[in-house]
Amino acid sequence: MLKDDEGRAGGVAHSGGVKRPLRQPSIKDIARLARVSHPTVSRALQNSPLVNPQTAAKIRKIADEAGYRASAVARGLVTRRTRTIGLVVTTVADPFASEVVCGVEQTANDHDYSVFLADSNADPVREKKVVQALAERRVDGIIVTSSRVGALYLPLLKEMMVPIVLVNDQYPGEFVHSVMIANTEGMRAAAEHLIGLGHRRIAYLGDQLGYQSDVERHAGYQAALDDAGIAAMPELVVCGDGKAEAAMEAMEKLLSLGDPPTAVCCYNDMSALGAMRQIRVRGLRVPEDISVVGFDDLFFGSYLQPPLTTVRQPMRKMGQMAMEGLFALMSGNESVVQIKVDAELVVRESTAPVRS
Amino acid sequence: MLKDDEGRAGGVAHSGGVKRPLRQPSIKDIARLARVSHPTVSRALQNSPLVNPQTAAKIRKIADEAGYRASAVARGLVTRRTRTIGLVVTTVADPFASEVVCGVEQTANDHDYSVFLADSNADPVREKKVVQALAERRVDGIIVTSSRVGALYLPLLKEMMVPIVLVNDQYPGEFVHSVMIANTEGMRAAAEHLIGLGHRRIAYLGDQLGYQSDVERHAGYQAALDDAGIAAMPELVVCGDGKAEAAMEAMEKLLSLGDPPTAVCCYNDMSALGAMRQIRVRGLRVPEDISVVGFDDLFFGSYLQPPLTTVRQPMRKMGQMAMEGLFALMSGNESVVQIKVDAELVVRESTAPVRS
DNA sequence: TACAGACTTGGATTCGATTGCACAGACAGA
DNA sequence: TCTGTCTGTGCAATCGAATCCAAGTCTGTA
Repeated sequence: MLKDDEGRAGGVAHSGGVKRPLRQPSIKDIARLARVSHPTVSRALQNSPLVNPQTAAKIRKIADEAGYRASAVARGLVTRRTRTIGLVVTTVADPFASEVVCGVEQTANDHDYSVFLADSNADPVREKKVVQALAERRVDGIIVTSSRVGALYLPLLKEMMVPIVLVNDQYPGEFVHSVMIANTEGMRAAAEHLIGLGHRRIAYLGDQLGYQSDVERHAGYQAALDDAGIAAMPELVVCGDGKAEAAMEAMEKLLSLGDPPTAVCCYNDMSALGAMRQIRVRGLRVPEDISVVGFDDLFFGSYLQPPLTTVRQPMRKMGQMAMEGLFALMSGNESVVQIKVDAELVVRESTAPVRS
Repeated sequence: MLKDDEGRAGGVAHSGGVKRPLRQPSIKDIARLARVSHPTVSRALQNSPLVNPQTAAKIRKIADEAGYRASAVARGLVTRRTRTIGLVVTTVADPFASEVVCGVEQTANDHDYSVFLADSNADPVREKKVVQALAERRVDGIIVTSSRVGALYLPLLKEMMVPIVLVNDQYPGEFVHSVMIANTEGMRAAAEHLIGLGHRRIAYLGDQLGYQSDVERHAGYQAALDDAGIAAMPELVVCGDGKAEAAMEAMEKLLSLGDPPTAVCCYNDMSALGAMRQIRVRGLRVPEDISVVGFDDLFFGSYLQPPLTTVRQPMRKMGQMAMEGLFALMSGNESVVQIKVDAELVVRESTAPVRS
């Protein structure tokens, strides 16, 4: 142990000239300064009623002056709780993910939890590494957003013995705890909106096949068409990958059809962004020639030309809900977190009555 | 200590029925299973040459089967290195920030570091809380992006005795380690581009007054005008806040002028987004009536109608550079990290020759 | 005066790893 | 056979906090 001649904690931090490894003051340094034992310091800083109020005040003052910050590392070791969670996303660069991250982070912060952000980049190898790292960090819980490779590491997650909440899980199958948007109902509302505007040739520009939310959104689209008695048109269903670039290509396929659609339901706003661009590139106009709806309601939607009609997901709120659910689970509450969030159609100007 | 009758690590994790607090296997559990001491297990898993290769192989096999993951918490306590960094952003929901976060996170991950994401929300109170939390977590280093309240907590940061790298610091003044975009040169190139297209009445739609990058970008704009011998037009310089909404209002001011500008240099792409929207709302066209340039080159720029001419910041790369600089500092390298990144003008279709 | 009980405080242990040091056994050279 | 080096391995201490338990002080009452 560092035996300072005087034991001043300030000396520990800023000792002039002495070339010993610097370190932040520990609880023992504070104890020495306050002429009490470490347990007493510990209790004083936890506002324990067991310690004399005057002693506590004095200790707190000294700790404050010394710039003492209790080590969460040491505390975590003994309490077996790190007040830390892991947040796994496929990529933070995606606006949907970053909104969720924002909600999670703020809520965690409000409860004095810290968040380990782990970006899997949709790469299975990295994803596995990332989850192992979280296990080693001894996080108290995990939130996974838009997991696309869930099956790969779910066994790993179980091994960690910490609760896990999924947000908009993409892995087809059951998972215990989750916060999901009402994909089917949301996209159905979007399609019904288009039908109400007189559209009949309505396309669906989806995500890669097999992802849960794509399956559900497509189902909502299909249900609306069925209800309206519109026959299925397989050539109007195309795939993208949830990003703008792929959506341009997919949109091009639709526009090359002999009888192109008069409206498009896009899997998400990023796809809608690409779709609208491609429509422009082909010299057509939104919504005069083709109506477009998105899904998510990302920040840029209302600033596009024309402003995008879309289905709103309360992304930040969903992050908050996931975090709150995780708190419940972490505090030993055994009940299941199964939240389905309502999606809301936001009509702007990218949709219009079909032209006669 | 948990004394399992048999000591099987599997029993620790999945002991059927026994209602003792479950925990992940510890190094002692593995030691018991392998019939060696814990130090030997520790060395074996670190691939230390001190341990017999056969013993090491056996230990690794057993540890693997038991799903053992060394506690980074315990390791951090003794090694005084957590292999953890803090990443402070004003908000992850901002596309610029999330790109930087992405770059930082990936680079950190490649070196087996984990990232604590801390969202200050540009709120001083929260910001302080966030930094204190990082101090308690004993992070090995910190990266702060677009710090707007830097002055408030810089003293706090110094107290932590860990290296700090700022990305695009907004606090006017010197800071030791930083990665900055070439604000002045970048915006100057943008303005020169407009001047080259024949524009003379060029507006500057800035950020809130006093932020470093706004000051510098404005300086670049001004320098270009000066060089071209264009007299200063104070009425053409307006303020936003870096977001689309405020930019709409600022743009409205410009459009209400008796003699509105024929081109606008926007502080960033978000502002450009708002500016373009407002131009449309007023029934004008980009670029026929007014040319618009942005700054950042966010993902949506090339999908706008028209695609946005802007100044590119290699955001992800900047995050990577910040992280690499931090690695150098954390490994005791005392040299100063002072990186200035080149900005590149990307000409798309939101700028055109001034109409005659 | 003595003693129960409330209030404070300190000693010792613990969490799960790393690491300096001691030591046992193998084996070679004298 | 003895000594000495070289390998492996284990013991014990340590990191910084939390917490159980014991012990001390003080007050009030019998």
